[in-house]
Amino acid sequence: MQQYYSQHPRFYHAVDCIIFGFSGGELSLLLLKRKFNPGKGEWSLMGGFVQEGENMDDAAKRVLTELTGLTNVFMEQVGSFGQVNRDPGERVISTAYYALININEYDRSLVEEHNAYWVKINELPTLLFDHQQMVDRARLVMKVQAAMQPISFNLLPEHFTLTQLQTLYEAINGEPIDKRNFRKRVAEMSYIEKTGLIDKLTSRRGAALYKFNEAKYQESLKFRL
Amino acid sequence: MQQYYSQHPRFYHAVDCIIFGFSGGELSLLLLKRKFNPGKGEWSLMGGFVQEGENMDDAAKRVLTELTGLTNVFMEQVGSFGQVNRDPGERVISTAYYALININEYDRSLVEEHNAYWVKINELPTLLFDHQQMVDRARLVMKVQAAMQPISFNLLPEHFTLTQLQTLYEAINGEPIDKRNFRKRVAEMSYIEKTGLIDKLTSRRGAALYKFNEAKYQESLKFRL
DNA sequence: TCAAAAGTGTTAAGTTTACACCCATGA
DNA sequence: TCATGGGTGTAAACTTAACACTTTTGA
Repeated sequence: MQQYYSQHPRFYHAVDCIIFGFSGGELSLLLLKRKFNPGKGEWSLMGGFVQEGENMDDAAKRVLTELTGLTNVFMEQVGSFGQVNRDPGERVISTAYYALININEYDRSLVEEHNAYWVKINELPTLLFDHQQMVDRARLVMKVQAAMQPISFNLLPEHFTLTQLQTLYEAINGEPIDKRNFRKRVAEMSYIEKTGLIDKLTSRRGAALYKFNEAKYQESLKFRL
Repeated sequence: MQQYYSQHPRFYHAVDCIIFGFSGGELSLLLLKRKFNPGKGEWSLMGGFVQEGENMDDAAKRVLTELTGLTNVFMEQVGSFGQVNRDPGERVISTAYYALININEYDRSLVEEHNAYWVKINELPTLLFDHQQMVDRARLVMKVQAAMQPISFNLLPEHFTLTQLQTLYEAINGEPIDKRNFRKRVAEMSYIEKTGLIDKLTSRRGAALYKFNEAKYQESLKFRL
């Protein structure tokens, strides 16, 4: 029984985070300009190693918290990357996770310490190792999941205008949406609630602020077969 | 730099295969009644350890081949499972893959050697460790992918009748499909070709045999945006 | 001759798309 | 007063869903 395991090799296991933010009508990723080896000076995802006694999902959360100070963040597994030479230093298998955060709420000093920057998703630099593949896959998985579940709210402040929500969907899907059709659809979603508050920052007239009601969303699921 | 890695722990890394087959109008999985520890006597997925110098995807293919004798099988990653105590013997992180095979074409002696059996997907026994979770996730991922790409042909013989194809889709989606609507849709897919052959086994009248044309499918993708 | 599976079109319902103007306000 | 973003409805096009009978043939 001991034999069963010990005849096999063991590997380092990393987690890497694709951290999405949204501002100015565009999606961005929080990337590190590495201050350390391997890959010093290159751009990479925030990553870390799974520790003894630590669940892999928890490792991903820890790594995200180390960079942003945030907890209770929406995170989903993207997939694992296990090419032999993906990390030229040692054999490391890595599992990628994507995270959706509100770009206005994170610990700026931690981010600065890590030498991390927000980079627009359509202007990404060359990334270390297979991190570009991870990003590509994360974008695909996120897009598919965003089409099936209301996860995009994690990228917005608690209160948001319909124009913000629309530009977010446009950024995720990479194509424009008709304003009237979009608002018609939103109106049918009982879990997107008008708050009565008005945003006066982005227009003279002021725009109604909405919020996502998680409880109502769960309720609405019951009626969808 | 050596320090960078060596301060971290290393773990065994396994791959587990959710092997789908289709016969008698039902999906089945190829499961092992384990002849060895850990979990001797229990039902489990076919698995194995990633080896030194072996890509993780290749490990999954190797493990599938060990059990079935098949190569060039359709396989996709399902996700990785990294709970600390998922394997009570040692810390093992495992990546699940699903495979779609033609249930009539595999090496029966290898399967017998491994003490593996086809089990209908709606009659699964209790599985070892977190293998049930892996199966649940694999079914979901497979269903989503089957709705987006024509992967289901991997579960059928080269030539198949439309009734077979329909019952397969019904098995994957878990709900009945209207025969005329189904055939109308198939007729629009230029990559599902009538072969001119007739199957006389399942009906007195005989049913036209069709086949999937991969090249035509690739061609058709170009015209979809 | 009849049981069993194969094959075949039309219509209604529902969904998606396209499209243009007025409103409120602060500068 | 006007520039800016907010807000609103309808009709056509398209897609999906519902539905029942005839054909072939081996036993």
